[in-house]
Amino acid sequence: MPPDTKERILDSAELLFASEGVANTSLRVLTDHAGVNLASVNYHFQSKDALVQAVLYRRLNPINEKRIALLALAGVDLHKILDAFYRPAVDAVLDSAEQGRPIAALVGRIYSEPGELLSSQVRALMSDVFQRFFAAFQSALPNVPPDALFWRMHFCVGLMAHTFGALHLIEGMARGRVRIDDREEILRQMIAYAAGGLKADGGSQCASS
Amino acid sequence: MPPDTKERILDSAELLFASEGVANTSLRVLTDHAGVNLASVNYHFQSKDALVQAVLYRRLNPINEKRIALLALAGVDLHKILDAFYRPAVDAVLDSAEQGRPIAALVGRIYSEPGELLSSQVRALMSDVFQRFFAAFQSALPNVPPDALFWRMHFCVGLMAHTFGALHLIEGMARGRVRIDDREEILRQMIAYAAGGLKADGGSQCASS
DNA sequence: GTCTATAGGGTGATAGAC
DNA sequence: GTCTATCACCCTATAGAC
Repeated sequence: MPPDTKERILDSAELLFASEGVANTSLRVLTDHAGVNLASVNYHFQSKDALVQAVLYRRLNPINEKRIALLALAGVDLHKILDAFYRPAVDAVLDSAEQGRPIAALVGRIYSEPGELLSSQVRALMSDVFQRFFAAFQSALPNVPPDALFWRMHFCVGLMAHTFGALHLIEGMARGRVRIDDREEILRQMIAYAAGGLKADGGSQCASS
Repeated sequence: MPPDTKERILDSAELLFASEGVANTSLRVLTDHAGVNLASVNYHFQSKDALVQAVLYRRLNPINEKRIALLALAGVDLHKILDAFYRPAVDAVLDSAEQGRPIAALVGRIYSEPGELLSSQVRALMSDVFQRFFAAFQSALPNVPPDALFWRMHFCVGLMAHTFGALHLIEGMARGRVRIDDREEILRQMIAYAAGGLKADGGSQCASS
């Protein structure tokens, strides 16, 4: 009844890549942690690099598919569009934390890790998701110029990536002020802030000292 | 008049850590790039780890000191407070890019890199900066509850970190739509979005599907 | 499919001559 | 302060027995 070798490798890789980083995780430590033989990584996957891509594919593709499914139900309601974007990711991250295998840091780092971390398959779906949400935001916010909207969508991605990637840091600074395991609360905070940012006026000049 | 050995090591380390990542940069490649001897790293710094901290200290402390100086002039004007927070970082990142030694990715990753990347010295100043800006935002936004403000400040940090950490990715997706070398434009976009997010109403319930 | 053994090479750190 | 040489160890990937 324990999962098979291939899945155990994926599980351990996910955990260690998240906590130690990809480059700091050797295949020896990884296979020891998984309780499998060192050579099995190269048998089931071709290389460490391919393993990394398999780990990310398994996590990110379901998230992005759920985003597309939820977006189809959101209409032009800005909060629902944002919910469709954030909820699948927050669910995946907090579910994994509850199961003792936190992936927050891994998900938070996918945009900024050096090297070609993502397979073309994952990249293609992420690009598709970006295009769909861009169109949805345009419909919901017809007064925001496309160039400003492009920046703002990246800011929406960024606040989420940072929330996941620096979750331990945020938790440390909170000192009980906020709960990082309350997903509805986190979603409310992210959505409220992102909606305010997306709707903001002033993509031209103004401000600065 | 080339800079001395210690500085050349710092310069090369900064460049390679940014482009390849800390864990992927070996001291051999680093010292070859700097044109110095391998052993000089352990002479001038004690270890690779201490070198990492020295690299970050040199860049981050001036940024944080400028933030404090600008904040003192901002009063309770939200846009000026945000300008005080973002401008020193955007300046440092874009200056370095113009000089052919881009540090954006390095700065963008400091919050999410695994391991204890930052020295206690840098941590202390960053914590101080966070407290000061938190107080300033509270004065400028008396109606935002402290718990919501705590999240929102992290979102403000996150959109900046992601903008730097994923700058090459953003540039790739832009396809000429936006310019990533126009610092006043980037600052305008970041400040407008962050101001909208910070001011948003709805830290309680509402929204979601 | 799973194992052992090992090839072939890279790593951070240091001793000791200059 | 700077060099060479080297220690002691870790790494990914693979060949070949079972």
